[in-house]
Amino acid sequence: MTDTLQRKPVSQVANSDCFTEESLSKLKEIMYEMRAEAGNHLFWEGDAADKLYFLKRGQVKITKASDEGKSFILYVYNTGDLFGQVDPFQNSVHSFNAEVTENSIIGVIQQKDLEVLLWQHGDLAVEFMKWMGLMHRMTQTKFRDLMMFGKPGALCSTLIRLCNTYGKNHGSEIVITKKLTNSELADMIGATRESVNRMLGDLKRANIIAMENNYIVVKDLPYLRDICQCENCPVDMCRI
Amino acid sequence: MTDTLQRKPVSQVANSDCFTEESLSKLKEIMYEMRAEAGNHLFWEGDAADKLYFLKRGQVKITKASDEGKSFILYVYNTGDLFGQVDPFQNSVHSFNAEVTENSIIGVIQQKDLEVLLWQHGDLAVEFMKWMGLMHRMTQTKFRDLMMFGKPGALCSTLIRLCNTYGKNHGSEIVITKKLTNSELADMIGATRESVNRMLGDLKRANIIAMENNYIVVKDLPYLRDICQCENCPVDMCRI
DNA sequence: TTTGTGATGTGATTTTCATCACACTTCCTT
DNA sequence: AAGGAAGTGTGATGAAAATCACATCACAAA
Repeated sequence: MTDTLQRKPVSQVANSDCFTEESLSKLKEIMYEMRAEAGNHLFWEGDAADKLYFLKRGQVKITKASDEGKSFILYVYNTGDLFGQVDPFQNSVHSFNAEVTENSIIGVIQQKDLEVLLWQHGDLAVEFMKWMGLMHRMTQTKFRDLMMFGKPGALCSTLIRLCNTYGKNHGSEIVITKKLTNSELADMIGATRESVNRMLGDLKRANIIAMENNYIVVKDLPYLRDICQCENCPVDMCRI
Repeated sequence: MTDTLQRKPVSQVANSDCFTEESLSKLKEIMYEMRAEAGNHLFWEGDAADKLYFLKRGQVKITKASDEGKSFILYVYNTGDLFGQVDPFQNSVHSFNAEVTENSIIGVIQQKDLEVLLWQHGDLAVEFMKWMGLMHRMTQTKFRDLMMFGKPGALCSTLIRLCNTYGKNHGSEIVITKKLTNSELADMIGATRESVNRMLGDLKRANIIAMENNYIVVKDLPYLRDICQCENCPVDMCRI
């Protein structure tokens, strides 16, 4: 019932949790490992989209840049997350950029290999379908949150998602164990740094959040949930 | 190369085109048919999400209502489209409403039956995965278009998507063969009716679009594409 | 210690968009 | 033919958010 009980320890949360041990190890068998340094790009818009990526360790952001130089952060993936495009086009290309933001170890899966595996293993195919469905719903609910409740709603939704992804409970407070700049938050919600700064200031003054050595601490989650009409989706879905 | 060559005849475009004849008929075998009248709802937010729907004939809108009574139209599905939620939760519920907007004939697929089918038929599983990937990308690109380019960009993107979904070429012009009210367009882009009305007025005055007995006619597609930094995605992806 | 760099905080101003109010049109219906 | 409902068009006004312009702060590197 309460939000705090629902939250898993932060170390466990990853979207590859959708898979059983066996399925995950089948996937791991067809991966080849690569390392990528912070600052590099895994792929750019327009690159061929024929691979999946399993983030064994590190962080990758999926972004989109506009002509005017603005950047929009669509997803932030962390250790244990699986991501990438699968679609029915022969010469499919990426619509987004994948920016490596921490030194990472990545398992790469070729779409062709994945297809063979799914073709062979019905149980994996079913799990895979559910994983895809979950990722799609995550996108849809984020879309809704960022479109429907103004910039304050978008920010509150994002803070909640950050709690679900990086949150550690300290009594009734939740520490977002990940340093974030105002600019990063702005790019996640399609706002400016200045707007985010002012909104965070408002939330601090109203004692909804606080800063503890540069980490955001959420003191009043129900308030955040109220602003973006949060419906208490499963935490695995309500993520960054 | 040109946009007009890329567009298929409107009668052919449906997201179930992802499937081969055989796969589609396998899916059809596990459907049961139902009829739904315009104005009814296929499902509401909070209803159990354990079915897929194949729209044999008619139209269904996926919407979200805010507390203040505003409505946001996430998708509009038409004859030949397949839709619904698949996810890994045991008691999964819908986050959106499905509103039947034309009298429809719908094939309903139980998730359990689908799972068995995917488990048995590897080729179907692979096609299904690609269909899911396509739908997800459609959501992502729409998300980007509605977030990054202001309300005019959102409108232009939506007009392009409407061309790809309902467009008929008349020489260099494209007739959107579907009547749309300003309010509907507003709900598709998260704007007000008045804003849409003014923006459409601007586009008419600039000779970008025109009205022909209440249908929108696009006279200058490149202009629309420029406003929302359109990248000429596959038409199957760039839809409403 | 100084200097440079990236980040934060904040006022003033402008732009974008929503809201409110109302006239007008179209078309359906009884 | 009259009335009503739904839709369109448009001005005036206000609120939300972006933009611009600096001041300040934190911290790492020289």
